[in-house]
Amino acid sequence: MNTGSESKALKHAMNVLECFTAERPELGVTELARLTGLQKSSVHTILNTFANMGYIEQKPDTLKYCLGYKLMHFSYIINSHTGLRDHFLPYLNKIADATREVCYLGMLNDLEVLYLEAAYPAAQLRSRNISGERAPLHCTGLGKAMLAFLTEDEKQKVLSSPLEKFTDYTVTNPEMLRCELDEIRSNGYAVDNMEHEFGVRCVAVPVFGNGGSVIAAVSVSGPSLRFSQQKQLEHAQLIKQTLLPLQYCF
Amino acid sequence: MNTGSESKALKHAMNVLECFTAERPELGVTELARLTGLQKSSVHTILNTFANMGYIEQKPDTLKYCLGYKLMHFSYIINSHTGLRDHFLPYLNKIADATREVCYLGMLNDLEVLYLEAAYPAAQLRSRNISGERAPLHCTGLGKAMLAFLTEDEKQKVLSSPLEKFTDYTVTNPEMLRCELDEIRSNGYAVDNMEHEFGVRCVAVPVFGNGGSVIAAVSVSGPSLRFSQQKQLEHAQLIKQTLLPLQYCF
DNA sequence: GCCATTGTTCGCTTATGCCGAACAAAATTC
DNA sequence: GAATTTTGTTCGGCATAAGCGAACAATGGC
Repeated sequence: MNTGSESKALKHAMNVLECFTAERPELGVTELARLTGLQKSSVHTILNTFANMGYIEQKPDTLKYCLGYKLMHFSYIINSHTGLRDHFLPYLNKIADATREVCYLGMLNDLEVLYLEAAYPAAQLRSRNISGERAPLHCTGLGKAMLAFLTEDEKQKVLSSPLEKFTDYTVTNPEMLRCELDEIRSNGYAVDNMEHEFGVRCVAVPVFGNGGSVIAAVSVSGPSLRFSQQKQLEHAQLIKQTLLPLQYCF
Repeated sequence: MNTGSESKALKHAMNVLECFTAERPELGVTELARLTGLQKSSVHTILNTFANMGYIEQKPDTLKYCLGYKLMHFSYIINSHTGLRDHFLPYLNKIADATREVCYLGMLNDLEVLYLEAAYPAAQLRSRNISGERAPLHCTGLGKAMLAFLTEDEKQKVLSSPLEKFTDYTVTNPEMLRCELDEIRSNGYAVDNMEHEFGVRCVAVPVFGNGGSVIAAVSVSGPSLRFSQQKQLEHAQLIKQTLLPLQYCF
């Protein structure tokens, strides 16, 4: 990362915030002190400051802390600013209805997939929120679709970092993954064959910004049994055609 | 707010973040310095720290700063944690389809409405993202539905603060508003008659947590011409009945 | 090309953030 | 129900680093 003068206090404070995850959304002072390596009292002042501003809330019963709802407003501002999600949504819905599978929009952020929205086929009731979720590049359809079109430097950075294994199907060998990326580039779409979640297959197509670089990707995903070789090709074609008006727009 | 030891550095940093709004999503160092009252160099170190952590991004062309996508992950964690949105969504969809109007879910946060989700009738393509948006209590259906059931202290706090006028229909007189709140409590639903946006009417029903206090509200809203007195009553009844299984659950 | 405005860097000083230990308040144990 | 452990909270002191101000660099407009 870039150097330049930094605020240590702020870095510590954000490190505290980052301790909260979906799996571990409530934390106590002692726990946070252990996780961050800070002193309990330091963590306490940080939490106090955040709490007084609404960014952290303290459960009255357990005394534990959790993220405050005020943080949600930042997402709103970001979404309003870029408009990426809003522009894509009608197309996501089209794709979901046509394929009768769940359709995801993810963007590239910090060499990870950042999910922006999901669209469900008309029949299915939408279930859980996905916006803001993160996933690795190397084992998701969206991720591989984007990874294939990154610069050599970025690609190398991802491939040389440890590739976490999620299922028996996760490709953790950089050489094999590199081969697949070549294939993805020539096909124009990526397939995730239960590499992130067992039983789930996924077809993804990259989206390019007006600078020519990948900025996002759109996928459909569902039970592997519904995703035959033939279906995968059909889905890929459909996504490609549907997204045509959005290519090179952002 | 509570006192206790606070971190001035952190407060300043968050004040910088809060300068970014939906209307003003890109800001320069000088502008931020003016808005916060801090020195340019101080703002710069703050921005630098945020940028290195991914919470702020700098546009390469204009050199201006904007909120970083990494902030979106916090919303994801909050949504996953509470599950409020996910639990309500199927019911929102039901209501939207039955009324053929847009259906909103908002919660009470910091004496404001915090929008969590919107559901659109099947025919209509979903448009803009609403999650994380904020609105005042005194002039929205969702807001008034919740305001009516707050404690006297909280009610007083809202009514005694300046009630911003958005349209000719916005009620800015505390006495009149208080009367209306009494009515809302006896009816069990609130009506927003173009008080926030001209031409838009809205019917909202409060949702109570298992502690007995209001935690959220659900509304349908649409062009005023479609919202006759009769329709308003029908919509209110429908929302009430649909939400029954969710009352006193959270 | 000049001037105005912007973003960035660099010392200096003093405020303040961090630590450590003590205190208070629960939760857990026996 | 008392003792003990674990938790959240408060307080004083010291070294740090946050914030200031001015100077510098890099734009952009006139």
